[in-house]
Amino acid sequence: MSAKPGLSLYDSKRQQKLPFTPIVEDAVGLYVCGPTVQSAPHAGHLRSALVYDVMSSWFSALGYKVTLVRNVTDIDDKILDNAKAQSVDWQELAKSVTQQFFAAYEKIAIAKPTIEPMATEHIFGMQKLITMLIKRGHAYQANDGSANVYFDTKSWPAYGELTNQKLEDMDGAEDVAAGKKAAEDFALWKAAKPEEPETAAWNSPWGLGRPGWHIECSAMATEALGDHFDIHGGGLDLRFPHHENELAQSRAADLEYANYWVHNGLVNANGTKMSKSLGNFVSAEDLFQQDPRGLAVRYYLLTAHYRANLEYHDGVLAEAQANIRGIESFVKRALSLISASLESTSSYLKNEFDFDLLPAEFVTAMNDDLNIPAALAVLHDTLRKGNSAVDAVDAATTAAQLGASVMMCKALKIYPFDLNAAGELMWPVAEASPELRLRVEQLVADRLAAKAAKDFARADAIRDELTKLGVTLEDSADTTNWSVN
RNA sequence: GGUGGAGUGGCCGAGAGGCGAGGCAGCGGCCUGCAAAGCCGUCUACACGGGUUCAAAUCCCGUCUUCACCUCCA
Repeated sequence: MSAKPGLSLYDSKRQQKLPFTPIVEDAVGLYVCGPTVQSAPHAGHLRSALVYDVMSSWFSALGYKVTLVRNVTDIDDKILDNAKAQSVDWQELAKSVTQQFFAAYEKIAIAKPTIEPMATEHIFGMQKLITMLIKRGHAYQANDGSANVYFDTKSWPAYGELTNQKLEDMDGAEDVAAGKKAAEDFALWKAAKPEEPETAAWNSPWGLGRPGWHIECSAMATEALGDHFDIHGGGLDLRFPHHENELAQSRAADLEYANYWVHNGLVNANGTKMSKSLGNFVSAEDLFQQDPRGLAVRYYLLTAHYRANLEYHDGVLAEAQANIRGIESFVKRALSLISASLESTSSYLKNEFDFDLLPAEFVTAMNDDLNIPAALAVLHDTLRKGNSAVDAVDAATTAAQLGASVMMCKALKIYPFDLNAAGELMWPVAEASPELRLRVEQLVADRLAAKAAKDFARADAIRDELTKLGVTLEDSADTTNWSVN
């Protein structure tokens, strides 16, 4: 295990790529900021969750015992606002949006985290932290008699250490909320407002209210992983203020907190972060409409380095699909050469993940701050070598390249024929209806007969008919494979 | 104004002093009855101006453009 080459990660706080050294040998604790369940997931949410899914499965592949924590922020201003606007109960909204997120994650094979805390189930832990901060002189209850509690940024000289900013250099907030000492002080506890539902308020030593956003993550992360854990992740847009505040309040409460801070890039459209107002917003639903199977969505979201922004435009999923087809087609060609089938007990399908079959360049790329684009280049090289071996009828080389390809795909969870824990296809393809299937099989048989009789005009006519049915043909020496588009 | 990034071929996207990443799309060829798939070849590159160096897309200086964040966005 220790013989495996080490992983380097870019730490946003220290602003450099560093070898990863775990706190506990062979174990890694990873906390990721999950979604605020206020509205349906979009491409950016999927990418963020996916980055940490791949990161944690790569840690597993390297032999680490991984504890991945991804929270759900299910109480927040925007949830209350949106619920009010839609005249629904905020808890119902939060629940249904949470389900949309879970469904979208599942669709692209993002594994369930080890622990998935809901903010509303950790209110007491948040209050404990706030109490500690007040006791240590780093937080204060509003001086207007309200239940608001703020973090006292001036009391914490290290404030700004995560993003290398000085308070005096920042654009100050214009509105200094009532009872706040300084504009940059942020809310730890927010007093309940009369117009808000009673269910959105909890008792506290300071009065009825609810937690501020930042304190939620500090409480959930340390409850799940302890006061000191390995990695804290999240979207680039959360660096400030969210993560800065999290760090400040956690350290001020005498928690060691995270050793490494990692931030994933955003999904852009037309060079700009997607937003509803700009009309460049791509929902998860939009993506799945183009790719009901989900595999091309996953592949697409892996095509840029996790720290870089990823450009979205029409056609990106078609491109990803072309790549997926390339993988599928090699696997099929290879299996047919080495006389194994997808349904057989072929070791390439049934075997557990085998790290030793991964090419060294792939491992190097993944270990280099998770350079997935470089890792995919290794995959493509391997596919090309494998296809050449198939052309050369070289079964031994074909088998070796197939093994390597399948393992690389499995490491990234993009193997099209992979099976899930229940032994079912992880990426099922829409099945042709029995009627269509019968019809196509008859036509394919007719066409083969026509070809055998050298009646090519008839064979081509049949192919045209099949094309109209959305069927693509692939001839090999004496058989024809077909697939529905 | 501050902080952290980015500018690479038609598009996407790695790399970071010398061996042409890769993908998608083109184009030519091989294969194929013709296709498809596959393979081989190929065309477009490192924002601009200086500098360092035997050698710069990569380092240095300057310029321009651009993105994110600056108090509740993945």
